[in-house]
Amino acid sequence: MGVKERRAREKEQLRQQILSAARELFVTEGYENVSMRKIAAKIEYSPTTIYLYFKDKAELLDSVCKETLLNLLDTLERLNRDKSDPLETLRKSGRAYVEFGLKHPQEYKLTFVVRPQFQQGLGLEEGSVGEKVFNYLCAMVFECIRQKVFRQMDVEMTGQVLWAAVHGVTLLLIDFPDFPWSEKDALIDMVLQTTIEGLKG
Amino acid sequence: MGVKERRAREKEQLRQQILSAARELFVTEGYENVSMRKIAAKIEYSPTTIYLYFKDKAELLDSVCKETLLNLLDTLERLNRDKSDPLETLRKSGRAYVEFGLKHPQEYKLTFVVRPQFQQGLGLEEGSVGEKVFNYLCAMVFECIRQKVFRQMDVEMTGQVLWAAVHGVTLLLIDFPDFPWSEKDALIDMVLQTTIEGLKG
DNA sequence: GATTTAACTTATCAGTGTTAATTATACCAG
DNA sequence: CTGGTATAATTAACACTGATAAGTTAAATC
Repeated sequence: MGVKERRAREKEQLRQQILSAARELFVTEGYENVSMRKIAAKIEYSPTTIYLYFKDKAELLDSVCKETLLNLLDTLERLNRDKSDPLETLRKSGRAYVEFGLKHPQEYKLTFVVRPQFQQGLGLEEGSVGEKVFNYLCAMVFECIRQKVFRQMDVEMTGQVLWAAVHGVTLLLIDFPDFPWSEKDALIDMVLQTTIEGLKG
Repeated sequence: MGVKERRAREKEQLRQQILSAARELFVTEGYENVSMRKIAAKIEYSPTTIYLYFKDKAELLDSVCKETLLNLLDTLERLNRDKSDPLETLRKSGRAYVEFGLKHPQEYKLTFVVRPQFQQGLGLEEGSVGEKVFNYLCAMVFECIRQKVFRQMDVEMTGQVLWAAVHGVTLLLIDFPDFPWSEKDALIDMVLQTTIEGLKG
């Protein structure tokens, strides 16, 4: 019964082909400027074939974003966490988050800006990869509190404060590249430093 | 020679009519889902008439955003600033900023998210209203430093840190309404409190 | 070898931003 | 009041868009 499996494999392969063509185009041209026809041309299939694999353009975006979130989560989890210095770990994670956004600005915007615009606020629902990213942040906050580097406070809310900080600076730097920002690295450091300082016990 | 003036007045009137129809539709339906034809239908003119008043759809968005920024600036400037308590003034301004965003979520997104997507990063150029909003923030930071409530530091960079914080929390709350945020007011307060605490001398 | 099933394409629809050509309107000089 | 002119607004059209239904081809099963 290897036939069905082979067919399934082939199907999955085309699915991936569509997906990576879509991401490449979304990133280089912007979601708005990419048509189903362009994606189809890139993989040399007819436009309607895509609809056999994805419900519509939004679902295509959805899948691309899911991959991005997986990448982000992976980037964060790869950081060698030093349990004995939770503050430094948190700082490094914050930096990694922002740098991920700046390294893949289009993907970051697709995930955290474009997607919620086209599907009302999805991407962080229970069990989602987005939620896992947030939980990762919270885990580090928890560790800082446990070791009394941070004062006693609501872990979730603190995670949200941190998230707001890194999300804010990331988007500003991406969206307004011509604004006379202070030196980029110094700014990111200051955002993290300020937030961390403000959370200390 | 009152004819020319009247004609100019009428022209300006129609321009405003187009603009307010556009904003209303942008806000209720979202920029993407509003067509020039819909705007035209709303004001009962032919679609192409709009092009006599605005170069294209992006310029229409541009003008709507400029108005939004003026509103935001006005909202901030109306706050009665208490020179003797620059910290409280700063906190109040921060709150006002976030609340403006939450009160007009679509307008906020149009201005700070959609526009930079359709025109690369415009809106904060020299002399723009956007820049004035940022300068307003900086002026308050400067006052806090001058009165030695904040430690000595780069005013611009500090302003950017503050902006990142309020921008971040505003967008998160708007874009992911279904996420289990902590109580909204408490979260905003904590963002402001944390940032301010982190900047103190 | 016939039949079922899956994969893919063609043709088409209603709607998009935008431009060029055209018509209608309001003004002014004689 | 008339004829001409400038300006405002419209009609028609173009090259696209996302999406669907119907049709076609190729492969696998019996």
